[in-house]
Amino acid sequence: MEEMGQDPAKVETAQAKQGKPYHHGDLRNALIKAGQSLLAEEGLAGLDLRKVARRAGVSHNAPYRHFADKQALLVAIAEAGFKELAGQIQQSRQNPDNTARTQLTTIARVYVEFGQEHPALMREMFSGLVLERKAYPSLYSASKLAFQQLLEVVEQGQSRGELSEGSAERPTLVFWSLVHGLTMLLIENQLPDNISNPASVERLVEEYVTTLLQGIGSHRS
Amino acid sequence: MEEMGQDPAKVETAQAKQGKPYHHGDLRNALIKAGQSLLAEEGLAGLDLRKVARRAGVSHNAPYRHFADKQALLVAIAEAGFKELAGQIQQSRQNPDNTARTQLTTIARVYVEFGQEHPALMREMFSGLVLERKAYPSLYSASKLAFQQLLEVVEQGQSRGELSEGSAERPTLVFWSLVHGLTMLLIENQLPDNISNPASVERLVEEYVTTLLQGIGSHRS
DNA sequence: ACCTGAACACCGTTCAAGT
DNA sequence: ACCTGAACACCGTTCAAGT
Repeated sequence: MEEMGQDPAKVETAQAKQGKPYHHGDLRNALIKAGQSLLAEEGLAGLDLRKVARRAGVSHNAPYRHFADKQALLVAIAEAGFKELAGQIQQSRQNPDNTARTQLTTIARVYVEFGQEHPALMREMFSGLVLERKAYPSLYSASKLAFQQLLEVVEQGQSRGELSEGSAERPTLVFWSLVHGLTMLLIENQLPDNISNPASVERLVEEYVTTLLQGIGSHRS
Repeated sequence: MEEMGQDPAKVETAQAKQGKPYHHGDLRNALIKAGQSLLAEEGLAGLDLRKVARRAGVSHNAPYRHFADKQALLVAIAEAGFKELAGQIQQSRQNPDNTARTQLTTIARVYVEFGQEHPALMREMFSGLVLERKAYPSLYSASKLAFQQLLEVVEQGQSRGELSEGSAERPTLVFWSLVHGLTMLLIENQLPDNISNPASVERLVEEYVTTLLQGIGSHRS
């Protein structure tokens, strides 16, 4: 989101002394950042390689030193997205004393907000790129980071007796599907108009979790 | 899915006598079909207008007689997809005597299977096109057909006492989000490997509905 | 090692003609 | 009314050079 104009002074990072490709500072990361901002501003269709290179201040050809093709750049952007999403989820779990209900609600809110803040990125992350598992193993593993977070929350809730016993995988998948579906439908403006505003979304998330808990709750409360 | 080669005899449909644009038979529909098959075979990236025209047997320029631009063709394809999905859901509801549980399970299976059979189309339908509501009002209304079906099932279940009382909208949204999220995650191969095969998907759908029903069920059984 | 300019095939779109 | 061929700007990718 910061301006990307001419950087007057040459950047002298510590990395520049470590044999990694530099010359431009760190072109690989500069290209990823340029791609992210283009994606946010113009959507997936507006993200073309030559424009990315232009924005990064290099010739339309320089990206091929760092990415085999356009898809490889898209993969790098998606991978960064998965990591960012998982990181935000992790940050939201700072307080382990919270109840499972609170933790699930917080995670759902974080997930939905991430989608609403980066709709084009979110679509790109789930646009079929991950299907090429073998070609992009690090993308594949990054795409599983969020699920891991959810799994831990559910397991913790189970061990505390707040969630019903049994395999943690299935309730986690149900929760993930629910939150992912809500996020995507919100991004696409598919939900009725009366839940478009932020306050309603907040309320909606709470209602979703309540409904879900009555399903996976231990029925003890 | 049928072959699209040279059609030796000129088609003489009843429509051809009704003043609609023909000359080619029905170019507009031919273009939509060609686009659908291209989308299925090569994905969204492989769907370019010139290739669509080639496959329909006309010059690269002919499509502009029927669609303002490429996006308009994409919109038509997405709209057909929404209608097809809603139609399949409707067909699956033929037997109104089924319990709410059975109906919801069936709908979920139909939705998931539609996604698995047409993954690229499904992604295209939810790729942000609907956001241009005012430009494409018929796409917008088609995108709401499925929700309408779900709403009816939930309302029916409520009136029979099989689902808990209250506003039908919220439980319907929860159900839709759940099924939509499951479908998209399955398409993206984001779920653990042990549920990739069809039999497991079938079981998974049933488990999802069970979990959800314990949330929106009337707690009488 | 990294970057550049020219070049190629191809796409979306427009325009002046053709029937 | 509908279709065509030529043309334009632009993109992804490759290649031969430059430092």
